[in-house]
Amino acid sequence: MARPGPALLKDILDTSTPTNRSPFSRGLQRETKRAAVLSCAAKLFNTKGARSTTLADVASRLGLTKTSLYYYVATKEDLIYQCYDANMRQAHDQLDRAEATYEGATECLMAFLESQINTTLRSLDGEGDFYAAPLEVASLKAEHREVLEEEYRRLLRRLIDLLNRGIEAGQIRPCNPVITIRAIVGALD
Amino acid sequence: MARPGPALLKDILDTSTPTNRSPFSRGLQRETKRAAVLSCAAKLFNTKGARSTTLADVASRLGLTKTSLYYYVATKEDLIYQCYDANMRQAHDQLDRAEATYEGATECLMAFLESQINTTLRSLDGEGDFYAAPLEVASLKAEHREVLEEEYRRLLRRLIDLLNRGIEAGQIRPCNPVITIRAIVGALD
DNA sequence: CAGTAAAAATACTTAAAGTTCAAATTATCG
DNA sequence: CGATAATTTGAACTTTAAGTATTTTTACTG
Repeated sequence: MARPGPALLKDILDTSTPTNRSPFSRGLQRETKRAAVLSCAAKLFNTKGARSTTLADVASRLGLTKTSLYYYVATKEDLIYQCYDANMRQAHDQLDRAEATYEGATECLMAFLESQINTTLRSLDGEGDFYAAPLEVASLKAEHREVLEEEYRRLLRRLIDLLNRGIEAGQIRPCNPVITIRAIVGALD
Repeated sequence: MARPGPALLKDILDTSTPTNRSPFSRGLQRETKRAAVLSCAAKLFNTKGARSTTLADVASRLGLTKTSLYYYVATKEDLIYQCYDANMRQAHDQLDRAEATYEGATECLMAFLESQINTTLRSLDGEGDFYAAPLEVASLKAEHREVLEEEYRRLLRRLIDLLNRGIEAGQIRPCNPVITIRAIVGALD
C-alpha cells in the first residue's frame, strides 16, 4: 500500500543543522510538527472527507501512532476545526497581502484569486501546505461552527466590497456582486 | 428537542382514501415510503453531512426505529448512494424536460437553471422532496463512487454542450465553456 | 373474523474508531 | 554521563453507531 508521498514527520523536520538545537528549537519543532499534522490531515480530509478519515489514517500517513496525535490536538473535532480554521486564516492572509501590495480594487481581487489558485495547484503537485476545504462545518459543534461561518461571511464580505469598488471605478462591468462573488468562490475548488 | 417539521411517515401517507387499498397499494405505499426515507435522509445529509448523520437520526425524524430503515435500504452506504443517485437523476430529468420543452440551447440552459434553483428554494421552504448534495462521494466504495462520478461528468458535458450551442447561435457571448459551467454549477448550491 | 403477509419494534451483537494512561524512548543540557 | 523534560508508544478502555435475530404489531384478504 505504498502511497505517492510518504510525508513522514522525520522527513519534514531538519534535525541536521545546529540551528534547530537552540534553546527554542523544541518549541519551534513542536509548532512545525503541529503544522505538519494539520497539513497531512487536511490532505486526507480533501480526499476522503473529514468525518470518514480516521485518526489512524492521519497517524499512519505521518509514520506515527494514533495516540501520538493527542500530543498535538485535543480531540478529533479539534483537529477538524483547526484544519478548517487554518484554511480560513490562510485565505484572509492572502487577501491581506493582496491589499497591502495593490492599491486598486480590481488588482487586489485578481491577485487574491491568483494566489488562491496557485495554492490549490501547488497542493495538487504535492508541494506546500495543504488546506482543507471546509465542507463538513455543519457537523461541528455550534461553538466551532459559528466561528468558521463568521470567518467565511467576513471573507465574502471583503470580496464583495472589492468587487463593488471595482465596479465603481469603472474597471468591472456592473453586476450583482453577491451572486458574482459566490459564483467565483464556488468555482475555485 | 422538538424539530420544526416532524415529517413523520404517517403524516406523509394518506391511508384514508380507498384508492390506497387496491391490490397494489401495499407495493405503492412501500415505494412512497422509500422515497420519504430518502428525502428525509437527504435533508439531514445536507444539514449535518452524510457521514455524521446516523441511521438513528434518520429513523427518529421519520418516527421509526433504526431497525425499520433496514426494511427500505440494505446498508447505510446504500442509503447514501441512493440519495446521491436520486439527486443526479433529478438533475438529468430536469434537463431532459427543459430540452423537451425548448428548442434553443440558451432557453434550455436557462430553464434548467431555473428549475434547479426552484428545487433548492422549495426545499428551503420545507416543501417537495429533498435532494442531497453529493459532497461525500469520495467516501463511498469505488463501485458506487464511479457511477456517480460518471453521472456528474455526463451532466457537465450536457451543460457545456448547451452553452457551446448558445455561443454558436450568437445568443451567449464567447467564453470558456468548461470554466463557465463549473462556475455556474458551483454557485448553484 | 380468522389467516396471512407486511411492517415495525425490542433486544442484542459486533466492529470500529475515539480516548486515556502509564510506561518507554529519545533528545537536551549541565 | 546522568538528570530532566519532551515525545512517542502499546495496551486497554469507552463510546458510538452499524447491523442482525427474533418477536410483535398492524393491515389486508378471503
